[in-house]
This record gives sequence, structure tokens and C-alpha cells, in this order.
Amino acid sequence: MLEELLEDLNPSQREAVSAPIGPVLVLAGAGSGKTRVLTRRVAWLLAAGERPSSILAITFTNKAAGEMAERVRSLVGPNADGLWVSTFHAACARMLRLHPELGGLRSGWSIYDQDDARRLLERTIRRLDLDTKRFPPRAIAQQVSLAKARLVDPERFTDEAEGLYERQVAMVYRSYQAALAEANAADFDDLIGLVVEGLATRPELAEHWRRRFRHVLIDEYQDANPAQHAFVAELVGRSGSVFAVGDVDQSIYAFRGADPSGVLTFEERFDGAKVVTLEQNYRSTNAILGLANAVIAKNRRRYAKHLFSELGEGTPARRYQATDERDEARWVAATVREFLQRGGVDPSEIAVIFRTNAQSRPLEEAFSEAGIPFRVVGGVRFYERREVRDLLAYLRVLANPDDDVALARILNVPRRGIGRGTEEALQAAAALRGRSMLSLLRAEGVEVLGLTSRQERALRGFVELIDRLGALASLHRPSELIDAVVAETSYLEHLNEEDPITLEGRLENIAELRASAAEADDLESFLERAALVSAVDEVMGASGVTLLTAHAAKGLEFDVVVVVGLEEGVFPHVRAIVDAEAVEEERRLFYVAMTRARTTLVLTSARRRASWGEPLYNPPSRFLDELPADLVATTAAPVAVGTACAESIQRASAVVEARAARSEWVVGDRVFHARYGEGTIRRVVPRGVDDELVIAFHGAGERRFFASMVKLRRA
DNA sequence: TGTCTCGGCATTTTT
DNA sequence: TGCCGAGACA
Ligand SMILES: Nc1ncnc2c1ncn2[C@@H]1O[C@H](COP(=O)(O)OP(=O)(O)OP(=O)(O)O)[C@@H](O)[C@H]1O
Repeated sequence: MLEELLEDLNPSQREAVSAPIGPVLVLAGAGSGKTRVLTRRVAWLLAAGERPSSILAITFTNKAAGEMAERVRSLVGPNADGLWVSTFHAACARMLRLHPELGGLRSGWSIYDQDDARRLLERTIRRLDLDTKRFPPRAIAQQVSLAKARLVDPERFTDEAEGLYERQVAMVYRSYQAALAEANAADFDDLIGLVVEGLATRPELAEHWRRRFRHVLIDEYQDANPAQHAFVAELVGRSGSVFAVGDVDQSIYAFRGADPSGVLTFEERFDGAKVVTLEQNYRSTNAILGLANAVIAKNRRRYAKHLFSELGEGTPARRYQATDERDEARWVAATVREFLQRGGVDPSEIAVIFRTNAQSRPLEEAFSEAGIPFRVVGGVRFYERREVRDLLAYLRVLANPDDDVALARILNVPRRGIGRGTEEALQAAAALRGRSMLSLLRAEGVEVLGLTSRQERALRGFVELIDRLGALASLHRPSELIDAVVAETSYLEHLNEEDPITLEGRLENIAELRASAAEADDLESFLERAALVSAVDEVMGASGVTLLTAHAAKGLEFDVVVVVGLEEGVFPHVRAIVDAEAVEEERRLFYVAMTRARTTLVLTSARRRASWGEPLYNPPSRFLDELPADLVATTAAPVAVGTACAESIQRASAVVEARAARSEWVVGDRVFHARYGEGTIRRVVPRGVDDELVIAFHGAGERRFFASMVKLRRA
């Protein structure tokens, strides 16, 4: 059995899979079989007699988790029950579901996704009498999230704060955390953070989980953040059974706090760590590897490694320069059709990869026109549609009466005469007494709010509605509960009144929600899944060409990969261009995109691209210049005279703007950046016609920008 | 309280 | 471009 598991592996892969139990790190490039090795290691542990329930395998998405669990089962048979294969977030959520006290939560606790967290932050900022212009909830949410990724709690955040602005942000963070606790809720980052804290401070619970998970395995290790590293360390200690696989060149989540250096410090953090490298790529032709390697070699911060393939030389990448994004989309559709018809390629073996979700629309249109089946991964998530969120909010309030964000959402949906005034009075009274809105209403009645009798009647009616539904909650299955909510609130009538045209689609969504609820055993597990399912996990449509972002493409592989929108400002993204480190992350992202291809790589760009109204004339991506010329075959749409003119004008004006940017800032200026908040200009370095600005932000540290590109306000 | 219009602003990327 | 929040009015 053990030998069998090693049969179709190369010697290094075997060495990793059968390494003695203890810390193991597999460090290897794209397509070298890291995921395969990790899956095999799980099977190997099981075959060696380890209990399934003693194994925790971490993947990057829920979908990858499902596939890995499936794969393990096919390797070892049914005795894989009790094995946990999930994302960090899902694993921690499950632990907290079993032991809410581990995170200081009460049973029924809610998971706050980005939207919930943003709403709660906005309310917190308002309650502190701060201006939401100076403290944009989105930006603050980012800062809080980055802090939590580093396990920086409000106290430490306050200690590290410099100046009034940062102290105010710290205050917001502290109140936000208090509001979460009051609402019996945890945001995404808390799922990890609370578990880490619980394991560190509750020895009896920690003991339970350490005994339970003797083996922890982590895929895509380069994208784990410090909190997640701490979680692993809490479970396995310095010399336990930890098996991590990763590739620093595929680190594409530093923007949300991932710490790829965790890969490089593995040997310091774990005693007796064994490090295995894999060098053979089993996915791509040498042409594709040559292209990918040439691009990634341009990164300065990098740890070079060898990678070879025995899959033949292959064909060069095809490159097309389009007039605009519609021309690009049509050309892609035509090319894809050729692969399907003449090349005999299966549509599910073709992917079109873009940088941002917004780029998918022209492609969807062109594919529809051409009659090519396709599916879009991601985009607007199912669980983010309004009607779905409304109904989920009802269920959340039933599971967790203290969930004020959910309550605020449904208080007057459908309309029931509870207006702004009533809501504000209720929120203020609840905040004053330090309790949730519903518990206040239940404990003290609506009278304490000092409202008109009409307002009181409306509120009373709402509480009665929730109580009626609550009585059903414990007796009925989640899907039946959805029916009850829809019926009791006349929700369908509400949707029809709102917009009869979209009604049909919304009804379909409700039916789908009901169907997915029918699969869940109980309300809590249903709500948990709804909160944690990501866009990438959603399987839409049976088969067809896959349209997806480069981030969503990580870990996947296709025969044919088309990367579109290879222009400065698109890929690399404008927001990244000003920051040298961010450009390196963009380059890694492009590396990830290219290395998804087995045999065929197609690269396109557009000379003109509409970007909310205005046309933009972006030069081709710098990444295209980094490709070896002999591995690229180029065709281009004819250049229209008007386009060329506009392009040169655009370039000239960019230079003029760059000159103008030179004198604007001096060292010591306090500035405000939409993403990083307030900072101080530390240095101004002349770079050609432009200046480079070094700005120190709290929470985000020092960042470098080009003066002509970065958008700053005086603080 | 509810509805309408205007203006500002935003889109990276995602668990 | 389209969404959301703020403010004016019925
Ligand atoms: N020893 C092997 N023999 C044959 N095929 C292999 C071998 N090892 C891996 N492969 C195949 O190579 C491909 C890439 O493997 P896998 O996805 O595990 O690589 P990876 O290192 O995780 O890739 P990436 O990091 O780029 O996502 C898969 O199709 C896998 O089946």
C-alpha cells in the first residue's frame, strides 16, 4: 500500500511524500506536482496508520478542498472519514462552531463578510463622530484587516499609532472590535485571530485541538499570512508534523497581508525541518516555461530555482495587438473557435484569464455572439445578490438575535413603516445601554425609545414577526425556514413591487438559495457555508470555456490559456504601477497566469480601452517586452490614424503631468492616500522627469510612489 | 416615512 | 459607467 502510493512519483516527490513525520517544506516552481505531493502525503499518512481525524489539510479555496478530499478518498478508499480538508477560514470557523468559547463567542455566532464588516465600521465611525470622508470605511477596513493579518490587536495598534489621525484609526478599530463582540460576530480575519488567541490562552481547549490535529498540511504556503502561520505553530509546535508546499514566485496575496517570507523562515521556525525541492515540470511545454521563466527573472526579490520539462519544445506564444477591447474580445472568440473546431480542443480545456473582473463583459458578449459556450468564475457572487442577502439576514437574526448588522438590513425590508428616525432612535438607545437592538426591544419594550404610537406599532409588529419565525427555527430545516420567511414577510410581493422586470431572475436566485439550504443539516452550518463560499468555488454552467481572473486561476491548468488586457495600467494594474513592490507582485501574477497553460499560450492587448466613459490609450504591458522574442509570434490589427494620434497626445500629456508633479510635495508634508490613509512624505527622489515619493503610513509602513501617478490629498 | 434626483466616486485582486 | 449616500420634497 505504501509503495503503491509512491509509484508514479519522481524521486524528489517520493522523498517528500515519504519523509519521516516532522516538519517538511516542499519548495518548487509551477506545475512541479506540489499539490499532487501534498495529496499523496495525506494518503501516505493514512496508509501508515494515522487516524483520519488527526489530519488537517489546508487548501486555498473550498473548491480545491473538495477536490483534494475527493482525490484522497480515491487513493485510500472510504476510511478517510473524519479527515478535515478545508481553507484556514473554514477550519477555524468549524473549530469555533464546536467551541465558541475558544473565541469568546456564544453559540449561534455570525460570520461577518466584507460587506457586513464595512457596514459595521461605517456605523462605528459615525458613532465616534468622525467624518466618513476622512475615514473611508473601505480604507479603514483594509487597515484593520492588515492589522489582524499580523495579529495586531487594538491595544498594540494604539501603542504603535503616531499622531492624531492614527490614534483615531486605533479608536475606530477598538470600537469596531467591541461592536463585533456585542453582535456575537467574527469577521473573516477574526476567524483566524480568535482561534490563535484562544489556543494561546485556553490551555484546556488548546490541549484538545493539539491532540486532535497531530498532522497539519498546507498547500499554497506562500500565501499564508502571519496569523495563519501562528495558527499552524499553535497546533503543531516547533517540531510537530507540519507539511507545507509553496512557491515564492506565485505569491500573489501580499496585498491582503500574506507573508511569503514565511516560506523562507520555515527552517528557523521548525526544528529539524526537512526541505525538498522539485525541479521537473509536468504541465507545460518548454516554450511556455521559457516565457514564464524569462518574465519572472525580472523580479529583484526572488529566489531562483531550476525548472525543466520533458514535454517537448512546443509552439511559441501567439500575440495579438487589438484596436480596442471589443476587437480584442472578438479576436479571442474567433481564435478560440478555431481551437474548438480545427484543433479539436474541448471547451473546458480553454481559459481566458484577465486582471480584473470588469474585463469579462466584452468577452462574454463576444462569446455569446460567436455561439461559444463559456462560464464565468467569480464576478458577482451568488451570495452577494440583494435578495439572497436579505433572506440570509433574516436567518442570521434567527440564529443570532444580537446580529445587529443583519437586523439593520431587514428592519425595514420589506417596507413596514420603520423609517430612518425610528432606526436611529433604536440604534442610539441600544448603543447607550451596550446591548443589541433586538435584545433591547425584547427586554425593555418599544416604549423606552420615546417614539410616536405609529412608530411603536411598526416596531412591535417587527418583533412579533421575528418571534413567530424564531419559534419555527428550532423545529424546521433551513430550507423550510426560508419558505416561512418569504411567506411571513410577503417577500415576493415586495420584489415584484420593487422591479417586476428583474423579478424572474430574483425568483430563480431564491429557488437556488432554497436548494442549497436543503443540502444543509442545520441552520448554523448553512449560514457558515453561505458566508465562506467564495466566488471561485461557484460552479456555474456545466462546461464551456472558462473566463476568470488570474487570482482565481491559481492552482488550475488548461491546454490553452489566453491572457487578455496586457497593457500598462491594466496588467500591471494602475494602482500597482506606482509601487515597485506591487509591480513585482503583478509580475508574479502574470507568471501564475502563463504557467496555467499546458501547450498553448495566447497573449493579447488593446491600444484603446474604455474605462468608465473615457477612452484610455495604454502602451502595451512592460511584461510583453520581457518575453524572449523567439518565443512570440505577433499579429496586430491595422493602426487607424486617429488612434495613433491620440496615443501620442496621451503620451505627451503624461510627460507634462509628470513635470508638473515635480514641485508639488516636499519632505514632511502630511498627505492622505485613499488606500493607505494618512502618511508623511519621508523622501522625494528625482527619477528622470518624475519624482519618486517615499511615504510612511501607519499600518501600511513605508511605500514608494511616482509623483505623477499617485493620487494624494493634503491632510 | 418614502421617493426622487443629484453628485461624487469608484474597480484591482479575495478568504 | 453605474452605484450609493445625502438632501430636498410630497
Ligand atoms: N510524477 C508525476 N508524473 C506525472 N504527472 C505528474 C507528476 N507530478 C505531477 N504531475 C502532474 O503535473 C501537473 C501539475 O501538478 P500540480 O498541480 O500538483 O503542481 P503544482 O506544483 O501544485 O502546480 P502549481 O503550483 O503551478 O499550481 C498535474 O497535472 C499533475 O498531475
